[in-house]
Amino acid sequence: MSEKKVTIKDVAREAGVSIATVSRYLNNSYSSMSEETKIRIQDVIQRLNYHPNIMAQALKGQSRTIAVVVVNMSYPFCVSVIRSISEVLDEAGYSLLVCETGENAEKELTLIRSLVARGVDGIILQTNGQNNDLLQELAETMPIVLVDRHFDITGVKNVITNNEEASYQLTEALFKEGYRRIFFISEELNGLSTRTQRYAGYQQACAKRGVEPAVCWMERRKTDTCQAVLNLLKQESGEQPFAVYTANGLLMMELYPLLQGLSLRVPEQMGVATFDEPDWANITQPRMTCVRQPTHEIGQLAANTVLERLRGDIKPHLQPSVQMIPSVLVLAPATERTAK
Amino acid sequence: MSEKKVTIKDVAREAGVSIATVSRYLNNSYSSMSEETKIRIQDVIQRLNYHPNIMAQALKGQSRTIAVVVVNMSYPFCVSVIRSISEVLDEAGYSLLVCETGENAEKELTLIRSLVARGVDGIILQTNGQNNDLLQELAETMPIVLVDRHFDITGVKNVITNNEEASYQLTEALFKEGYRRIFFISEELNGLSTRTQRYAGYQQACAKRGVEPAVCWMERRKTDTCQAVLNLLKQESGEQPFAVYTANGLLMMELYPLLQGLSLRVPEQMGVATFDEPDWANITQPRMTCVRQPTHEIGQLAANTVLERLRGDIKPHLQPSVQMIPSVLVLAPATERTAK
DNA sequence: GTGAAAGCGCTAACAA
DNA sequence: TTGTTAGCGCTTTCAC
Repeated sequence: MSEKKVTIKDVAREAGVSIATVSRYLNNSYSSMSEETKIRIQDVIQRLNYHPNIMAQALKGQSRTIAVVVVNMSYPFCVSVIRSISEVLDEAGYSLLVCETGENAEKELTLIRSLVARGVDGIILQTNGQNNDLLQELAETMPIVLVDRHFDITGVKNVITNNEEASYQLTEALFKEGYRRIFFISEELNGLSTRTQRYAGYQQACAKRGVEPAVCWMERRKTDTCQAVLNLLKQESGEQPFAVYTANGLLMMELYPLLQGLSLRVPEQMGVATFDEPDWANITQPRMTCVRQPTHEIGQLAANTVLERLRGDIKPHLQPSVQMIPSVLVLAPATERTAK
Repeated sequence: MSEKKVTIKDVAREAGVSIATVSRYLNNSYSSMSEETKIRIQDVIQRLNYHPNIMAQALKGQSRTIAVVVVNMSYPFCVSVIRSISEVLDEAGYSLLVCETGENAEKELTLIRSLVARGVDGIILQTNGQNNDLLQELAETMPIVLVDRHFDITGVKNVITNNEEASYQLTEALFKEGYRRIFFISEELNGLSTRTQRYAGYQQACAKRGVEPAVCWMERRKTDTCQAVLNLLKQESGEQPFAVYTANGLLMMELYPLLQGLSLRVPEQMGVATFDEPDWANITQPRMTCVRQPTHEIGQLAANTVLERLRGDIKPHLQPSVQMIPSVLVLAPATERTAK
């Protein structure tokens, strides 16, 4: 039933050529080679249903495997990026290794090392920026692409969104809707570009309006920090209507149930907005104002960047190191608020 | 800066032994080998910071890579299972290849073939059951574990939850809460055990109560089928209170906004329940009644099953082929309804 | 345009 | 207990 594995040898024998010729066909069929043998080999490969042994190829340098390293593969942002990377790679005949660091720098280091040992052809990662030296070194040998969090590393490309600008726009949109004060809820910045820039965008919008920023640092999975946010809101929310703007969707998921507990009318008394567009955005009543990150495009671009460098189409150091794809501000339709 | 790659040869030379001995140390350090050489090799490995070349090992049969094949890697169920598989494998020094089939049997076939060509040591998959012959064949050579969807294939293990029982319990719970009629919303069964069994559980509960089942088939991403559900509800929901029970969380995510449009009081006039526990379950007011699948445990068990077979701890055909991990019925606390 | 042959780094007989 | 050796399937000089 199951044919014994057919190797390049079998193909060579059947086609009456040497394995070297078959190998050449496999790698650069376009180059010098008589049409006849080309066709002959092609036929045999089909007839024998031959597939090159990837491990053997890998041993010689090309594993046709890319790795993606993220903080947590269950975060909606990561899920979506990983998925579109997978699509692009699958199309190109590459496989995708998925790993997560849990925001742990040492884990990230170990992981990267082991991936290199595995001979992956390239790495796409959402890094916490503690292993930039290693990455720079690796970038000389293989394509390294950073997503989400920007870091300036020689030879390393970044694929990110316009966090600052989008955050500014969201904040400004909330002001336009009439909210007097906007509470910005974020995790500790920790030198991460995403957080820093969203924060900066928020501050700018406040500054422009001459409104005092109101920032609250929250830590996910810590109910006390979440409760602290609530307390701040209760204390300082004298001047209604005010809005609550979380720096990412995961924060909002934790905070939202508590906000409901405030028994304020949304959106009249309290506005609710978040960076990210949670999949449950359609569940809340009314729909939340949010920032849709181009996760699909980010993944695609990251994957294609890796593939291009692998094909040698691109000289590593000549290209700009940052590719920015803008996010989209998704406003809750004003009609919906009054209609429903 | 970056040391040239150190191989088993270097270790052998430095330690004054043959590469075979080093290889033995690497693979079965426990077996016969003098303490002295063991220590010597150990030292050299540390000093040289040697890591076996995995591609070379792979060529000889052990890639230390497992693949997980799911329908869609962005489905919450899949995400969670994949993540816990990843944790277990990472711990064991294995890497995880992630792929998706998009519910396409041909794609699945191609994928499995390519994974085998890549030399993965084992495969965990959520299959649509169209390639069972191939799987049975493969199971003779490598560990194959099915998750979520059960199929009886010689040599293949299943890790699933008690879909029928859990569905029965959920339905029964709804009846107990006083709903006179329960509308079951599902995708086409298509021979998938998950759907079939949830359906069966629902039917049993209805039969026991002597209530006529009310089933509606819906297709995701098709608004017309979703609308059809709504129409059914409007027509047949004369006898309130009634409940709506979707066979999975994704269906509910699409349906929920429309249900809100009915302007019925929840839970007094309409009950809302779903298989799966969506991450937004805490967002709805009141909390939805749902079935929490043990995704974490399913992933863990699947991964461990593969690892065990790889270690040879287990004879493939002697073990029972189905491991069932029960789901948990999560009732919306009655207090919450009245209190808030 | 094609073939012969030398490895890539490792494992596993088979010897010793 | 350890060493010698023959590959695994492929790529890649270097000849012809």
